[in-house]
Amino acid sequence: MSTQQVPGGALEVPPLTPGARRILEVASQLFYRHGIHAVGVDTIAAESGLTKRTLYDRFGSKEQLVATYLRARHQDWWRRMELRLAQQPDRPALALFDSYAQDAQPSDRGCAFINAAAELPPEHPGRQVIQAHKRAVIDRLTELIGPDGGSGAGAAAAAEEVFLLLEGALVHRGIDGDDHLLERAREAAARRIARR
Amino acid sequence: MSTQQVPGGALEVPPLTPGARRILEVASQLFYRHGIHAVGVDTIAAESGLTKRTLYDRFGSKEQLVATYLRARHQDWWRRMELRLAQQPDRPALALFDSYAQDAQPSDRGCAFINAAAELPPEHPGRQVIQAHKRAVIDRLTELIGPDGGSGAGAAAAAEEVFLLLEGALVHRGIDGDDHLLERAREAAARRIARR
DNA sequence: CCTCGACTTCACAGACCAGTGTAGTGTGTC
DNA sequence: GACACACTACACTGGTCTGTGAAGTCGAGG
Repeated sequence: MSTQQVPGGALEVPPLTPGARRILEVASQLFYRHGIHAVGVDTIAAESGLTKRTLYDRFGSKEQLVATYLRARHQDWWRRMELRLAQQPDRPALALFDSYAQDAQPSDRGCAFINAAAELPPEHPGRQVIQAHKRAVIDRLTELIGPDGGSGAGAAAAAEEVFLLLEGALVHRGIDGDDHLLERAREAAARRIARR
Repeated sequence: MSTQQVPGGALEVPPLTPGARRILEVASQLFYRHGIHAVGVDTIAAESGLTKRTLYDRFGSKEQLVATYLRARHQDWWRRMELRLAQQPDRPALALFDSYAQDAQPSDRGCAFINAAAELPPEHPGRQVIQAHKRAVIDRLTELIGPDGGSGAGAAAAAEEVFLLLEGALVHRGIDGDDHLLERAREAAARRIARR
């Protein structure tokens, strides 16, 4: 099978000590809300009630903390998506669409992966995580659209189009905080899937 | 008429002294390539061969310099787009699509406005510029798709879908540097426009 | 009892951040 | 000659950034 419950490799989060978990939780919220460059390690340590020393003992560098943040975010999201797919197995591609879209509330900062990609330099280890995440989403979408779980060429094309609509809508919501284009994207995606 | 050659208001760049122009040029390159947070005013001043004092005398703050950078970027792009539209007046919506897509080379950092949106806090003056830019693009696209320059409801919907495909493809190119999804988006957009 | 691991405390390095104050130069124009 | 204006030179403030070094606390498990 091509997808585990949570795809591994670049997207795996190693076991964490309780302190490290706490730091990661706080860092995740701050990174997402304010952006990665805008949040310093001092702030993360202070907000999590742990010391900067612990942060560096556990994660090695801010870079690695950021990469771990993205991996954890992927895992959380993937788990939620599979749950939703199991609960509403009809029109699964649209269920993924909804899951992706509702990963974030209307008033928030859009897609964490897209935002991170905009901030991180080309060599940053987090970039591989972002690429792996998006690849995993497209692949899953292709499976869901393809006839009986297979993946013909038509399914791949449809999946990519649906993915683009989704990404565009997510970005735009991050810009103007409006859900209107998200609804438009969903309609277009439904039409596209029905056509295939 | 609903669009001037270069839409004004939030998108207007005030007249600049020679030194200010030089600073803006250098700042534009650095902001685009490395991101806004990652580039300091000292660097901008040094690279442009002018002093930090001049930068602050001309622009007032880094915030305002950033906003001006985005305005200037919009104006450049808009001018290029209108030029392309004038040169290939058939299938104008796709011409805009191509112009938007080729605003950036394959190996670069994607859409400057999307990247900036991911970095800037909600209160930043640059955000208004970004919103105005995207609004201007959607409006122009609607005009181009609509029957004889008009803007029926169907044209608006088609324009939004084309816009979403475009944004999605642009974002994804910024993530994996691949043009493949851009071509896919163009095909889908062409199909969508033909249908209307 | 001893060791290990998680975590603390705190000082510190060295660079970089946005932004200002003051004084002065050169050029063009009324 | 007076004035405006673009720009320079440069020191300086107060703060933040990532990252480290060294010594020490505490509890669990052998």
